[in-house]
Amino acid sequence: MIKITLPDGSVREYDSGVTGMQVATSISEGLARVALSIKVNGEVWDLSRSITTDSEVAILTWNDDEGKSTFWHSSAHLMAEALEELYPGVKLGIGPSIDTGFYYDVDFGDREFSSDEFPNIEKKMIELAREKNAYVRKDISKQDAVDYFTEKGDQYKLDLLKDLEDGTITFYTQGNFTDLCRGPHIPNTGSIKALKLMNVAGAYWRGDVTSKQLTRIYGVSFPKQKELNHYLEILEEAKKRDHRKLGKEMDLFAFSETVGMGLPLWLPKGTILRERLTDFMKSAQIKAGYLPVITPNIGSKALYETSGHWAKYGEDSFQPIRTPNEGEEYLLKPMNCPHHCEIFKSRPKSYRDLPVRLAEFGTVYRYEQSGELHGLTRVRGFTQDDAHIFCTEDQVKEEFIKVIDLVLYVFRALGFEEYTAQISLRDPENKEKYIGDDEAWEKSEKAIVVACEEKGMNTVTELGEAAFYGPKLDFMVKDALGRSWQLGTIQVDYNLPKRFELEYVGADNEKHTPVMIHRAPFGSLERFIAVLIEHCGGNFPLWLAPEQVAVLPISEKHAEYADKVFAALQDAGITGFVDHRSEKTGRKIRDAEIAKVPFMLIVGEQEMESNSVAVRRHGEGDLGTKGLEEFVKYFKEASAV
RNA sequence: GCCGAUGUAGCUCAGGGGUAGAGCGUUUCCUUGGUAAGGAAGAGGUCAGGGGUUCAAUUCCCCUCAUUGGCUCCA
Repeated sequence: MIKITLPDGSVREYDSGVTGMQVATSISEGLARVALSIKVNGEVWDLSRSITTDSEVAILTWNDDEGKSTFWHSSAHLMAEALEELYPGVKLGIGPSIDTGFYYDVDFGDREFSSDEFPNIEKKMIELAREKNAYVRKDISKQDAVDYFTEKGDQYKLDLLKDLEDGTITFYTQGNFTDLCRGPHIPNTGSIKALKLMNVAGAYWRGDVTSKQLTRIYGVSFPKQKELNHYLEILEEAKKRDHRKLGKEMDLFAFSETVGMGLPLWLPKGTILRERLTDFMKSAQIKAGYLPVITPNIGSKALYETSGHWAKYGEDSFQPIRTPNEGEEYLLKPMNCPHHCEIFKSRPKSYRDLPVRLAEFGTVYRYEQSGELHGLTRVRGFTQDDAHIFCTEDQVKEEFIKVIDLVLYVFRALGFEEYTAQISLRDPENKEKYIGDDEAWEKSEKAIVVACEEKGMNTVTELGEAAFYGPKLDFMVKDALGRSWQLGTIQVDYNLPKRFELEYVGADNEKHTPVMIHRAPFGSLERFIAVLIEHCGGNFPLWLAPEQVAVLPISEKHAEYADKVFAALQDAGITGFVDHRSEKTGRKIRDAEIAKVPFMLIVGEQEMESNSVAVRRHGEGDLGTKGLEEFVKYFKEASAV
């Protein structure tokens, strides 16, 4: 007998060799019906595998992320089976599950493949799913595996096999399809009830630019048709909220081929929004003890040679510009930190001066690959809400925690309630990718870990994600549709201060090197605004809306009064417009609603007589009549941050 | 940068080997109206750019550019 501990802590006894499915069935028939895989001592297994030792287990269903990935991974196999039937001779790369769905990388040889063929493949997949074929696991020797794929002529699987050790290799078979696979899989294809192929793209074999590009087919699948429909609805909603679409519709920003790709033009309304955000950040930073600075948009190449940016990114950057006579080389600044280091150096510092917190909305230019540009989220010129904190080693933790507080304050103020924090550390296997010695790195990494612990933050740690000069804490927020976006970042840096020979005089009258903290709560304004637009679907918080109020006179007779009302609003710092068109009130209301203007003030005969406005709130409707002053007061309360 | 798709009026899109259409917007006129579209008339396009095939190309083919879905990259 073995002891099986369930997630609720209860312990049950089973015969050794019991399968996950038997455990599930013993708990309840219902659970067994929806069980997809089982977690055994932290490892996800097939439900058909025998458990032979005392174990902690959890039955995984569609409600578990790991259950979903099992389901999608099995769906990838199903797609591969369909592809082999429909396109004999097709060669298969890898086919994993991803955050939402799965893909398979395939080599169609000389055949052209287009998404027009999706319906056929989907049909075949559903047909195969209905056969309810079991996914059968089989241990296989390396030699047998190599023989199998040699005969099949699949060089990609053979390539994968090279890196696998004999004795750890497994095959999975469902129906007529056998694949090299670690597993696990769902019991049979029957639970895949609804699926859709999403798109097709090129993908390098093993992510290597120099190797062959395969065709990657993305799909998603569900145990119920209803869930597929729901998923498609969310995609529709995301399309509606796409910041590129809303940015155009709402006249926030534009791009021009003539200006250049990836170089956003901020239109008046977008500029108002953006300036409100920077004003908000500026006042938060003043309260937090930051000092404003401004630095030029170019800097001598030597500056970036010192920082290490030129060596690391020079080749992939906009190339230097030269002075016409002397031929001196300057770079469009890709980072603000070197400039800030020079500001720190502009006057000797005492430990009493620290921490020094220098803040700048610094515009930087980076040569992003053309295929990588995307709306406002990936551009070639953007503005960071950048700041650098120079402090003593003793102050690092406290300063770091203050920055975390600031970042979280900002997120909350803008309606991002959910976030995750990622600690990005150096890849210990590839130290040559980074500058600085081990000691500096260890200190930096420790500072971040300790600060996060002290704040009780929920974090995930990723190796190899650090910046080349130091580890980072990155903030990922979840938007209204549940999508994750990387925004703010905080970085601890022992390296640049050394490279720039920064120093301060300590209490011991000796010279010391300060520590630097890089931080940007928004990250880039462009990216942040893109995320904000999609988060609120263009319905900005009142204090950010570029046009807060539309004054709608009922007829020409009320035009003058409307102007008077608008002037009073402007005096109170409220933005908006008067709709003087000779349209009916219904039409003016409709247009203001579509333009997502938060408040509509309808003014006619009655309002004129009583110096009042009829208030309508976007998306809510008529709020009744208020005196003009009363409305201003009401607005102020409603728009407080 | 690489693989695929797309590019027609300001916007959203239809069309198709014989030099173009709709809706919305815009302009003018009529209308002066109370909580989501009042009416009429007009303007607006070298069909992304270049080359080729053809009697004829916006339509078919090739190249370039841009946009876009991914890959790779992201200080």
